[in-house]
Amino acid sequence: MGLKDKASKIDFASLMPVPPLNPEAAKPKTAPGAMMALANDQRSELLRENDVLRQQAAKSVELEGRLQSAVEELQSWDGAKATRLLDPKAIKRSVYANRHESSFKSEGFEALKREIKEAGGNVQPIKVRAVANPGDGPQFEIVFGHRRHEACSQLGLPVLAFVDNLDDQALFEAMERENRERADLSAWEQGVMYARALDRGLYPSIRQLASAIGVDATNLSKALVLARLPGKVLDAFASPLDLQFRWSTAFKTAIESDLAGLESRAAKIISNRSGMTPKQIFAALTGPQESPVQAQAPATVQAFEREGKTVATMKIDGEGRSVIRIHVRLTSARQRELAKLLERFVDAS
DNA sequence: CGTTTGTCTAGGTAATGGTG
DNA sequence: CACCATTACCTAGACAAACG
Repeated sequence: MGLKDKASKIDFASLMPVPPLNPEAAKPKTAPGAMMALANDQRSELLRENDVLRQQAAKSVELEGRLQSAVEELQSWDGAKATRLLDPKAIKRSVYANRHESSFKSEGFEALKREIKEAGGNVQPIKVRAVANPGDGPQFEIVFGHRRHEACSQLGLPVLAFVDNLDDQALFEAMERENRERADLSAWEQGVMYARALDRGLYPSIRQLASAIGVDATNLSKALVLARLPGKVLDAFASPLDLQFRWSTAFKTAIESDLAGLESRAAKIISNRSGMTPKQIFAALTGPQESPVQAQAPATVQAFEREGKTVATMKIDGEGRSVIRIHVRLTSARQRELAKLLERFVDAS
């Protein structure tokens, strides 16, 4: 059972100590539609801030499971902080940013961008912290919301943001929490994020990092292997987002035993990977020991017709397994006949 | 401590068996 | 045949135990 499963059982509504100020605000807090409706109503500026703050507090509960302290947090936050509209240019990406470039090219990102465009800005605020010595560079650094920031930036819209005051470790944890909650970070992206935190000495060990953020050390270790893969190997894939946790051991062995071979196989794939699935690329890189993928012939289907009607089909998949389907009703005598036929057939093979 | 190995499970997909 | 609901099967990631 993962964290998310536990979290999903929490009834957030019951955690809200402040009664909603109007019926509209009583609608689900997370439904984009409800949020959007509020956001579009200029008079509800204050309501929206409250809503957003409550939601924020509820999120910290969700992940930490600290129900009591969250309620306190909630009360201390109520009305204490507000969101601000900031110029995207005044904000820089975090040093711990984990988003790969292709995250900003995906279908999902385009959808987010459209949504923000229609709403005239990001309804769900991002979180930033003030930069210590800005000079004439950006004044803020993103804690989370890199995609929303990028979308607003591309659209030339101001970004709705919380400004918070966090040290490096808190920044990292807030960011990690937000990302994991959405569960759309790939294994490799997670690895990159964890590697940065470790390289910068935020945590003394993988295990301590894992327990600080409530993640399994096993998977963290696997993600790190993926993140530290040689560039050439990464390039063999259409996107590093395709990398999977379970491949880490095979990659590690390959690196230790035959790095040169691995890289030359990677180079070969880079020059021609058309039509290869990520899984096939992985198999080609690490050799035949994992999932022997021989050139998979596509399934063939043969139809048997009588008087223009399909009476039977025979389908044979890439591995030679077959499905024979007879579309007409068989008398019991014919059924026995077929059974005998099959009996003889399997005996012979 | 980092990592390996193996098991378990949720979620997705394909196959199957009815039905109109 | 197309369509739908059910079932079987597979996969990725979460977890536990254990190794060096």
